[in-house]
Amino acid sequence: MRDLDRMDRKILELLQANGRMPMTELAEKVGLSATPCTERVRRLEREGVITGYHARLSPDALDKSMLVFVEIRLAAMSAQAFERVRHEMMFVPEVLECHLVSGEFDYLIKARIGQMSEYRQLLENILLKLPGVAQSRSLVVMEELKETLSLPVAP
Amino acid sequence: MRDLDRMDRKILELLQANGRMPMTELAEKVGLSATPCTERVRRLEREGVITGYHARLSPDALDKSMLVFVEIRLAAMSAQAFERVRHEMMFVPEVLECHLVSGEFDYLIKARIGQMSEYRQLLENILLKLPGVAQSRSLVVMEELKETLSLPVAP
DNA sequence: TCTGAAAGGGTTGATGG
DNA sequence: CCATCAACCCTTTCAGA
Repeated sequence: MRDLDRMDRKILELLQANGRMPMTELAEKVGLSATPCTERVRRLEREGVITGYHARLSPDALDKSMLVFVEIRLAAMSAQAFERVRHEMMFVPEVLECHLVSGEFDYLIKARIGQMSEYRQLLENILLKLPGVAQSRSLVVMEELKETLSLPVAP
Repeated sequence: MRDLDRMDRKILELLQANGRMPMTELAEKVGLSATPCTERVRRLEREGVITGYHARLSPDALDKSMLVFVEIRLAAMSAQAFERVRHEMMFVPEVLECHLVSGEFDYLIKARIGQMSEYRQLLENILLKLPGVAQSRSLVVMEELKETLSLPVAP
């Protein structure tokens, strides 16, 4: 994986902010003609710097306006338990994130649901599918101040 | 904001998975011709169902491979404190998320940094900028099993 | 690695079903 | 609310620097 020069970073910054920007416009903004600009983008995709392009949707419009974090501690961690968690959480669409974390709990899960009445069902979906949940703790988000996947690109 | 029919949902699902899909391909996949398909996309954008398109970048490639969550409790919550948190967190690029949450702490912050040695600097960036932090607790992510903003689109 | 030009394909808007 | 078609723009490829 080669180093990213200033132009690569400008390209990444622009595409991160507008993933559908035409290559001609992108080229103009970074000060290249279309051909080498497109070639750079293809290279960044090939090398895994750009991992995809995604439309961002409004949670409210899709009736998923409630955001909760759930911390989970398992009774016993093992390679099997670990794989089970990965596999199960991958296929619960309401679960947006799942991380193995340090501290008092083992996993931190982020999920979106429509309303409080679906919360019990979510917990069942999570807790019952996982191997031996010893303890859980939930944080309900009362206001979302910032939520992005955009990374700082500066050198 | 009108209701989303089956075709709208199919469009959302496809654009959420591939934000750069050409309108002709999208039209073919949903079973429309290009014109009405494009018009639907424009309407979904106009109505705020689609809020943007973004390239997703690799944290490793940008030297932000470490993920941490920080919980913060303020000494005193007030309208001013609330605005201050929103304003400050908006402009720390390493902070990807910041939510006002229920429970023992007031805020849950998600941030990406390059390595452990930058952690102290991040905490300073966060804690010193916020008004009267009474307590904080950090979770270090040891493995990321899932991380997405993609929402379930099913009716 | 870049520019520039040409060919192919996607997008857009008018028209009509 | 949809399909068709033509004009325009974008993308892609290739020759040349």
